[in-house]
Amino acid sequence: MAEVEDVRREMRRALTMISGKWKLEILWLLYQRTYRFGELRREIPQVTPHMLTKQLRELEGDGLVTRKVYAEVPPRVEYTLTDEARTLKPAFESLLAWATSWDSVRG
Amino acid sequence: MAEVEDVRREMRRALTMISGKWKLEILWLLYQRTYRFGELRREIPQVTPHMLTKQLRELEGDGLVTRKVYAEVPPRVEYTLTDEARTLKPAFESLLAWATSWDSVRG
DNA sequence: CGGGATCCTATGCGATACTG
DNA sequence: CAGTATCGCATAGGATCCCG
Repeated sequence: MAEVEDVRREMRRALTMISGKWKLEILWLLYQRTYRFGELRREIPQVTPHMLTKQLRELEGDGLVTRKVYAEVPPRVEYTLTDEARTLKPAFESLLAWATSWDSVRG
Repeated sequence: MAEVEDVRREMRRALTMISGKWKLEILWLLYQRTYRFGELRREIPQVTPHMLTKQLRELEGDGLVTRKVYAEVPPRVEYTLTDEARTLKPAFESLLAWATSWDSVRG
Protein backbone atom coordinates (compact mmCIF):
# COMPACT_ATOMS: atom_id res chain seq x y z
CA MET A 1 0.00 0.00 0.00
CA ALA A 2 1.55 3.24 -1.15
CA GLU A 3 2.15 6.00 1.32
CA VAL A 4 1.44 9.56 0.32
CA GLU A 5 5.11 10.44 0.55
CA ASP A 6 6.10 7.57 -1.71
CA VAL A 7 3.59 8.80 -4.25
CA ARG A 8 5.05 12.28 -4.22
CA ARG A 9 8.55 10.84 -4.47
CA GLU A 10 7.62 8.73 -7.49
CA MET A 11 6.02 11.70 -9.18
CA ARG A 12 9.11 13.78 -8.60
CA ARG A 13 11.32 11.05 -9.96
CA ALA A 14 9.16 10.63 -13.05
CA LEU A 15 9.24 14.34 -13.77
CA THR A 16 12.99 14.47 -13.24
CA MET A 17 13.46 11.67 -15.73
CA ILE A 18 11.82 13.64 -18.52
CA SER A 19 12.73 17.16 -17.46
CA GLY A 20 16.13 17.67 -19.05
CA LYS A 21 16.34 20.51 -21.51
CA TRP A 22 16.35 18.27 -24.60
CA LYS A 23 14.76 15.08 -23.30
CA LEU A 24 11.31 15.92 -24.54
CA GLU A 25 12.56 16.42 -28.07
CA ILE A 26 14.61 13.26 -27.91
CA LEU A 27 11.74 11.13 -26.60
CA TRP A 28 9.39 12.70 -29.09
CA LEU A 29 11.62 11.71 -31.99
CA LEU A 30 12.34 8.24 -30.64
CA TYR A 31 8.64 7.53 -30.33
CA GLN A 32 8.60 7.49 -34.11
CA ARG A 33 11.70 5.47 -34.88
CA THR A 34 15.27 4.60 -34.01
CA TYR A 35 17.75 7.43 -34.48
CA ARG A 36 21.50 7.70 -34.84
CA PHE A 37 23.47 10.28 -32.91
CA GLY A 38 24.07 12.48 -35.91
CA GLU A 39 20.44 12.28 -36.95
CA LEU A 40 19.34 13.54 -33.56
CA ARG A 41 21.80 16.39 -33.90
CA ARG A 42 20.29 17.38 -37.21
CA GLU A 43 16.74 17.19 -35.86
CA ILE A 44 17.67 19.35 -32.87
CA PRO A 45 20.08 21.86 -34.38
CA GLN A 46 20.59 23.95 -31.22
CA VAL A 47 21.94 21.11 -29.13
CA THR A 48 25.70 20.63 -28.81
CA PRO A 49 27.25 17.15 -28.99
CA HIS A 50 28.20 17.54 -25.35
CA MET A 51 24.65 18.17 -24.18
CA LEU A 52 23.10 15.61 -26.48
CA THR A 53 25.43 12.98 -25.10
CA LYS A 54 24.65 14.00 -21.55
CA GLN A 55 20.90 13.86 -22.01
CA LEU A 56 21.07 10.53 -23.81
CA ARG A 57 23.25 9.07 -21.07
CA GLU A 58 20.75 10.18 -18.45
CA LEU A 59 17.85 8.71 -20.37
CA GLU A 60 19.82 5.51 -20.73
CA GLY A 61 20.66 5.48 -17.03
CA ASP A 62 16.97 5.90 -16.22
CA GLY A 63 16.08 2.96 -18.43
CA LEU A 64 14.18 4.95 -21.04
CA VAL A 65 16.61 4.59 -23.91
CA THR A 66 18.79 1.81 -25.28
CA ARG A 67 22.16 2.60 -26.84
CA LYS A 68 23.46 0.20 -29.44
CA VAL A 69 26.97 0.49 -30.83
CA TYR A 70 27.89 -1.12 -34.13
CA ALA A 71 31.54 -2.08 -34.58
CA GLU A 72 31.89 -0.48 -37.96
CA VAL A 73 34.00 2.11 -39.71
CA PRO A 74 32.79 4.79 -39.60
CA PRO A 75 31.20 4.12 -36.21
CA ARG A 76 27.43 3.89 -35.88
CA VAL A 77 25.40 4.30 -32.70
CA GLU A 78 21.65 3.88 -32.56
CA TYR A 79 19.24 5.03 -29.90
CA THR A 80 15.92 3.29 -29.28
CA LEU A 81 13.18 3.63 -26.69
CA THR A 82 12.74 0.88 -24.13
CA ASP A 83 9.36 -0.68 -23.42
CA GLU A 84 9.19 1.31 -20.22
CA ALA A 85 9.48 4.51 -22.21
CA ARG A 86 6.74 3.39 -24.55
CA THR A 87 4.30 2.82 -21.70
CA LEU A 88 4.85 6.46 -20.84
CA LYS A 89 3.16 7.60 -24.01
CA PRO A 90 -0.42 7.87 -22.63
CA ALA A 91 0.76 10.08 -19.80
CA PHE A 92 2.80 12.03 -22.30
CA GLU A 93 -0.27 12.63 -24.45
CA SER A 94 -2.49 13.38 -21.51
CA LEU A 95 -0.10 16.06 -20.40
CA LEU A 96 0.10 17.37 -23.92
CA ALA A 97 -3.67 17.53 -24.24
CA TRP A 98 -3.80 19.58 -21.08
CA ALA A 99 -1.00 21.87 -22.22
CA THR A 100 -2.64 22.68 -25.53
CA SER A 101 -6.24 22.96 -24.30
CA TRP A 102 -5.19 25.18 -21.44
CA ASP A 103 -3.29 27.29 -23.90
CA SER A 104 -6.31 27.76 -26.15
CA VAL A 105 -8.39 29.01 -23.23
CA ARG A 106 -5.84 31.63 -22.38
CA GLY A 107 -5.28 32.61 -25.98
CA MET B 1 -3.35 23.03 -36.94
CA ALA B 2 -0.51 22.54 -34.50
CA GLU B 3 3.05 22.34 -35.77
CA VAL B 4 5.40 19.80 -34.30
CA GLU B 5 7.53 22.52 -32.79
CA ASP B 6 4.55 24.13 -31.11
CA VAL B 7 3.69 20.80 -29.60
CA ARG B 8 7.16 20.38 -28.16
CA ARG B 9 7.09 23.94 -26.88
CA GLU B 10 3.78 23.42 -25.13
CA MET B 11 5.02 20.23 -23.53
CA ARG B 12 8.11 21.99 -22.28
CA ARG B 13 6.04 24.79 -20.88
CA ALA B 14 3.67 22.40 -19.15
CA LEU B 15 6.54 20.53 -17.54
CA THR B 16 8.21 23.74 -16.47
CA MET B 17 5.00 24.85 -14.79
CA ILE B 18 4.93 21.85 -12.49
CA SER B 19 8.64 21.17 -12.16
CA GLY B 20 9.63 23.35 -9.22
CA LYS B 21 11.05 21.54 -6.24
CA TRP B 22 7.91 21.89 -4.09
CA LYS B 23 5.21 22.43 -6.71
CA LEU B 24 4.16 18.82 -6.79
CA GLU B 25 3.60 18.78 -3.07
CA ILE B 26 1.75 22.07 -3.20
CA LEU B 27 -0.53 21.00 -6.03
CA TRP B 28 -1.09 17.67 -4.36
CA LEU B 29 -2.30 19.34 -1.19
CA LEU B 30 -4.40 21.94 -2.97
CA TYR B 31 -6.21 19.23 -4.91
CA GLN B 32 -7.79 18.31 -1.60
CA ARG B 33 -8.68 21.71 -0.20
CA THR B 34 -7.75 25.35 0.21
CA TYR B 35 -4.69 25.96 2.35
CA ARG B 36 -3.26 28.89 4.24
CA PHE B 37 0.41 29.80 3.97
CA GLY B 38 1.25 28.51 7.42
CA GLU B 39 -0.67 25.30 6.83
CA LEU B 40 1.38 24.58 3.74
CA ARG B 41 4.52 25.20 5.77
CA ARG B 42 3.45 22.67 8.34
CA GLU B 43 2.54 20.09 5.69
CA ILE B 44 5.92 20.54 4.00
CA PRO B 45 8.26 21.01 6.94
CA GLN B 46 11.49 21.16 4.91
CA VAL B 47 10.45 24.16 2.84
CA THR B 48 11.57 27.63 3.88
CA PRO B 49 9.18 30.61 3.76
CA HIS B 50 11.36 32.01 1.02
CA MET B 51 11.04 29.00 -1.24
CA LEU B 52 7.38 28.43 -0.47
CA THR B 53 6.62 32.00 -1.44
CA LYS B 54 8.62 31.70 -4.62
CA GLN B 55 6.94 28.50 -5.73
CA LEU B 56 3.49 29.82 -4.91
CA ARG B 57 4.16 33.02 -6.85
CA GLU B 58 5.26 31.02 -9.86
CA LEU B 59 2.20 28.81 -9.70
CA GLU B 60 0.08 31.93 -9.42
CA GLY B 61 1.87 33.55 -12.35
CA ASP B 62 1.24 30.45 -14.43
CA GLY B 63 -2.45 30.57 -13.60
CA LEU B 64 -2.54 27.39 -11.55
CA VAL B 65 -3.13 28.91 -8.13
CA THR B 66 -5.24 31.76 -6.80
CA ARG B 67 -4.00 33.83 -3.89
CA LYS B 68 -6.62 35.46 -1.70
CA VAL B 69 -5.67 37.95 0.99
CA TYR B 70 -8.04 38.72 3.84
CA ALA B 71 -7.71 42.15 5.41
CA GLU B 72 -7.63 40.89 8.97
CA VAL B 73 -5.41 40.99 12.01
CA PRO B 74 -3.58 38.69 12.14
CA PRO B 75 -3.31 38.47 8.34
CA ARG B 76 -4.75 35.49 6.51
CA VAL B 77 -3.83 34.34 3.00
CA GLU B 78 -5.49 31.41 1.29
CA TYR B 79 -4.29 29.47 -1.73
CA THR B 80 -6.69 27.65 -4.04
CA LEU B 81 -6.34 25.81 -7.32
CA THR B 82 -7.75 27.37 -10.45
CA ASP B 83 -9.98 25.45 -12.84
CA GLU B 84 -7.05 25.13 -15.20
CA ALA B 85 -5.08 23.35 -12.51
CA ARG B 86 -7.99 21.01 -11.82
CA THR B 87 -8.17 19.94 -15.46
CA LEU B 88 -4.56 18.87 -15.07
CA LYS B 89 -5.50 16.11 -12.66
CA PRO B 90 -6.00 13.32 -15.26
CA ALA B 91 -2.55 13.97 -16.71
CA PHE B 92 -1.21 14.12 -13.21
CA GLU B 93 -2.67 10.71 -12.40
CA SER B 94 -1.65 9.22 -15.70
CA LEU B 95 1.91 10.23 -15.04
CA LEU B 96 1.67 8.90 -11.52
CA ALA B 97 0.33 5.57 -12.74
CA TRP B 98 3.30 5.27 -15.06
CA ALA B 99 5.76 6.26 -12.36
CA THR B 100 4.53 3.63 -9.93
CA SER B 101 3.99 0.80 -12.41
CA TRP B 102 7.38 1.35 -13.95
CA ASP B 103 8.87 1.29 -10.48
CA SER B 104 7.27 -2.04 -9.65
CA VAL B 105 8.74 -3.61 -12.78
CA ARG B 106 12.21 -2.51 -11.83
CA GLY B 107 11.79 -3.47 -8.19
C1' DC C 1 30.98 9.50 -36.87
C1' DG C 2 30.25 9.91 -32.22
C1' DG C 3 31.78 11.44 -28.93
C1' DG C 4 35.21 13.29 -24.42
C1' DA C 5 37.76 17.19 -21.79
C1' DT C 6 37.91 21.60 -20.08
C1' DC C 7 36.21 25.82 -18.69
C1' DC C 8 32.55 29.03 -17.94
C1' DT C 9 27.79 31.02 -17.05
C1' DA C 10 23.03 30.89 -15.48
C1' DT C 11 19.63 29.24 -12.57
C1' DG C 12 17.63 26.83 -8.73
C1' DC C 13 17.78 26.17 -4.25
C1' DG C 14 18.79 27.00 0.59
C1' DA C 15 20.34 29.32 5.25
C1' DT C 16 19.81 33.13 7.94
C1' DA C 17 18.00 37.28 9.49
C1' DC C 18 14.49 40.74 9.51
C1' DT C 19 9.40 42.98 9.03
C1' DG C 20 4.35 45.11 8.30
C1' DC D 1 0.78 35.38 10.28
C1' DA D 2 2.76 35.77 6.09
C1' DG D 3 5.93 37.07 4.23
C1' DT D 4 10.92 39.96 2.30
C1' DA D 5 16.14 40.74 1.84
C1' DT D 6 20.66 39.17 1.35
C1' DC D 7 24.08 35.95 0.62
C1' DG D 8 26.20 31.71 -0.94
C1' DC D 9 26.40 26.92 -2.89
C1' DA D 10 25.27 23.27 -6.12
C1' DT D 11 23.71 21.82 -10.31
C1' DA D 12 22.14 22.39 -15.14
C1' DG D 13 23.40 24.01 -19.21
C1' DG D 14 26.67 25.78 -22.78
C1' DA D 15 31.18 27.13 -25.74
C1' DT D 16 35.15 25.54 -27.48
C1' DC D 17 38.58 22.41 -28.67
C1' DC D 18 40.31 17.73 -29.19
C1' DC D 19 40.23 12.48 -30.35
C1' DG D 20 39.82 7.10 -31.63
